[in-house]
Amino acid sequence: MSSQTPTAPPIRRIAHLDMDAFYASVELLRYPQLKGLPVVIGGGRRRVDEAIRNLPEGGTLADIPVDSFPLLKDYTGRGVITTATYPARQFGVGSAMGLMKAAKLCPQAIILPVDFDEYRRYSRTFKKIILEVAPLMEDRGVDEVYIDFTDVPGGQRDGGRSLARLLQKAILDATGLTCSIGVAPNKLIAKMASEFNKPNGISVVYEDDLENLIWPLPCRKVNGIGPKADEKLKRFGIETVGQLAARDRDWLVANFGKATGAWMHEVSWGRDSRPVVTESEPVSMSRETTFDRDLHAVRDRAELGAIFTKLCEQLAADLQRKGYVGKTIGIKLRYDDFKIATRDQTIDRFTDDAKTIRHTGGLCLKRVPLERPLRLLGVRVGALAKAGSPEALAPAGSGTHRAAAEPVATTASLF
DNA sequence: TCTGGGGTCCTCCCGCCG
DNA sequence: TCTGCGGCGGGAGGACCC
Repeated sequence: MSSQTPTAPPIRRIAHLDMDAFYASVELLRYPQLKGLPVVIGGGRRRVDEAIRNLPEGGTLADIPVDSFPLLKDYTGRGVITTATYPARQFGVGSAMGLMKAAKLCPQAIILPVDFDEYRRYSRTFKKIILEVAPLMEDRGVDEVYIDFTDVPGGQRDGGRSLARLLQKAILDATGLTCSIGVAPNKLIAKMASEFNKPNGISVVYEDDLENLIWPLPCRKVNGIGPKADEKLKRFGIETVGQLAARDRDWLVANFGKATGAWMHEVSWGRDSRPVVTESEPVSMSRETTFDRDLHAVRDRAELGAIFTKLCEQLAADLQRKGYVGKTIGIKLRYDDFKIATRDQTIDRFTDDAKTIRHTGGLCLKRVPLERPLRLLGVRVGALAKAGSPEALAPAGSGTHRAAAEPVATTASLF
């Protein structure tokens, strides 16, 4: 212990920044004429792309007449809504809703395809701006980041509010987009706080605010408590974070398991020591696709085989482009009843080769029942290593060797 | 005509090994 | 030699997130 600190150490201040209605806002920058109208984004790309392609020639995107955009009522096919503008939400349309159902609720809504490339461009821009100010930033997807304000100049002023305001302005100036920021003692609370004042808001939360601001919230607001855990908590009469905090740690462990129970106890008391992580390596990469119609392993064998090959080629290209190799190859099926089956197999050397993935994936497919119609097929490569790294170059077969599980006898020599 | 795609992490189970 | 046990890693499935 030293006795020489004349100034108090900085208090841990973590920010969570969340772009407001990100996809929809980016689309409205492109198509300002759609402002105030019900718009949904999502759906099978091909069909909507076609509709967009048929828009009149000439001028800029902003000149395209509103009445030439595709409407939800004319849309046919599968798919879900990725996001909807507020005018669309007033009709009860929302994320993850099937497009057919949405079309009944709001047939006049304009439907736009998801354009991830464009969202990623904006994503890179706003993250670059943040990094210029605060170097400790954790990427949490295309529209979200955590930022460690603790040691950033000005990061302690007003509990972080000044810095948050500065970031909001810099991002708005550069992109025309607004965001909401929560600043708190840790990531858990910061994440909740960023939702307090949406859109374009700032919320600053201190440790002392736990009881007033966090405990009244429904458990579902905790990042990590999803629909299943929430339902189970409700069955025990636990609706709010405060009610969760009132439960005994041992009781939570007994009812939710060692890790989850202990974690629930910690979060309910606002405790979270996870650092802001600036770099991470991917664990797996995958490609999957939902078919336009359900396919059958026997009747649609050729079509399925072609789709599978294409997925493997796309995945291999992804790996090569990003510079990774992997040694656990897996497949995923979704049946017409929405049940999912997965199979994995670890091979004895790292690969990013489409043929190897295709072959090993084919072996996995032989181990899965193929009687029911399928609606989705996916392929995945895990246990990744950087291409060319010592690990990736290690001699094959150095690990434990084990025979793959016996193939289930099915119709599936097809693949 | 419900219900996407791309991820991470956790749990449970099982087989292998000492 | 048999049995029990714990550690470990792989495989399967599920919950959750953006």
